[in-house]
Amino acid sequence: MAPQTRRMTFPNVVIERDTDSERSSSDEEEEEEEEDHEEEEEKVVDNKNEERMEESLEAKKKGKTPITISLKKVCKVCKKVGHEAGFKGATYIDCPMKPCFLCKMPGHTTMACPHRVATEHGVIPAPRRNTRNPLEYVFERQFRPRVLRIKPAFVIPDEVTCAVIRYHSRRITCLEFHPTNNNLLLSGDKKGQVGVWDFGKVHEKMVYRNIHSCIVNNMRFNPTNDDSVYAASSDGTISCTDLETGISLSLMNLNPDGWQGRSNWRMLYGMDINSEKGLVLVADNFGFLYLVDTRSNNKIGEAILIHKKGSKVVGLHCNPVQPELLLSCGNDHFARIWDLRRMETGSSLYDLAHKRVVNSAYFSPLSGSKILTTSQDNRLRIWDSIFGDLDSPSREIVHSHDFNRHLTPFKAEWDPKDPSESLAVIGRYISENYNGAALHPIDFIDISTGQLVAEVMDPNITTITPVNKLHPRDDVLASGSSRSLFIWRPKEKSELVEQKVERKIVICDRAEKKRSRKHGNKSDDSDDDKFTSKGKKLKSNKPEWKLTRCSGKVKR
DNA sequence: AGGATATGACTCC
DNA sequence: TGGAGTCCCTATCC
Repeated sequence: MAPQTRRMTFPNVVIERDTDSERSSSDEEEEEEEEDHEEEEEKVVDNKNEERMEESLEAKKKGKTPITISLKKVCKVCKKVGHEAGFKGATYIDCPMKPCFLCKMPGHTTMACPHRVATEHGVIPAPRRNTRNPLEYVFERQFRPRVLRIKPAFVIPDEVTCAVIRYHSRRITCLEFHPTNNNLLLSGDKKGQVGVWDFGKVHEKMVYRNIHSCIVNNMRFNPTNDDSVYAASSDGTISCTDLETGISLSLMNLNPDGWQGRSNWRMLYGMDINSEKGLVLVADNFGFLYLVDTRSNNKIGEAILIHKKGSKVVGLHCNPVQPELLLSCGNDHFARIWDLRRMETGSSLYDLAHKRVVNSAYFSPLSGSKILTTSQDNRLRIWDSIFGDLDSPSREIVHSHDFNRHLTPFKAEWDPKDPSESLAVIGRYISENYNGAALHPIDFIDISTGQLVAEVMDPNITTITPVNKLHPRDDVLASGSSRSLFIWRPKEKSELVEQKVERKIVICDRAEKKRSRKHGNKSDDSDDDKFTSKGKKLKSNKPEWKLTRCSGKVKR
């Protein structure tokens, strides 16, 4: 083929310029100096553009399409010209064409959202009701005494220290404090591994790698044996692991025939223990509930459809006071209250409607009489009394905890120590500009008023922290953020750990691997091969074991 | 430094 | 009902 010159084939280029006043800050600086010449230059550009337009028209006649290079600002969100969305430094600029990212209402951006500006996040107050029924009478007599009538002031430290540890190789999905050992934290991850960390003796950690083959969705300690823990996983099994020996047994396997395709693979999500009845309750991704006897480890009866068929049941919670009451929630936008003595499809006592997927639903930890739910519509919902009117929540609190498919779902968790049952903790999705850093704090919310009581953050921690749990006895908050675990405590109370962590402690698993290879043992640390959906092999993650320490602020 | 990639819910047809 | 296409602040790896 005869060679062609570029001149002959290269299409004409049309350059479009933004003519309005919106320019980036760096442009502005440069342009201020050149202001005098600007008008003149634009004329030149216009003339040139005209010439090019003529040329391009000519090219069109000849059948060549001109390439248009636009120097106008194009919004990467809505693709429209004239504005831009995205981070400007540590502040995120919203696309004005989209509804508010926080409250989801049109007409304003997240920055101007009244729920963001208010010190009290948006609250829809409880309507005054005067409908007394017999159940409510029972509640007043039996349960109300358990809840403190006068709410004590929350004691919020000014500063916290945060121990950061990283030994999971995938993102953290759940956390659980040991019921009696105050310094023991369990963590589950997306890969199926379970970590045990003694944060009192920072160097003591253990990672169990062979319990599950994928996501650990929920863990609960065995109420009759502190050393054993149950876990429900997306591999379709419930495990019971002895933390002393590391020996794990499988109570139930929903996929005994292995992989039979996506539509047949059953995954376990919600799980809770009913100690009174000696039951493990689990629910799957098809809407079914399973009951397992903890003494015989046998499944009891048939699975019961408790949520929309084919939808994921992500949360189960047994009432701490009334053992026959069960709360479930899932992807069918409902949280449901059940009587365990009468578990049949469609026999729920109440269906609590939500606008989106319900990530979690919990009874209050002491009286069991309140319900707190987290929904993907960016709202926390509170029902003040399960014996009152459950038709609508007592309060809705607007809070940014949008689900993003690459994050573990956010769940608002009660403070089990708060006698007034009004403090909850939840990570925040949306970032805030804190002295030039975009941070995602962990919010403490007074769910009786909707007030943001405290925001905990650390300039060194820039990741989102969707998994949080408050210690049942101590002033400790445990968090899971991506692959890292944090232990937050008030600054004055952390001497124990502080002295040990003056310097960064780095112990590398690779050293262990090397040693075990030298001794001829096949290391159990070796990562399983991972493949993409297209069959491409992924490189395994480098194991790390790292602990750092930093000081965080508490903003009120 | 930036592209690839893990991958869930929802809407539309 | 199911498959394709879309989606606003990810985190990590190379």
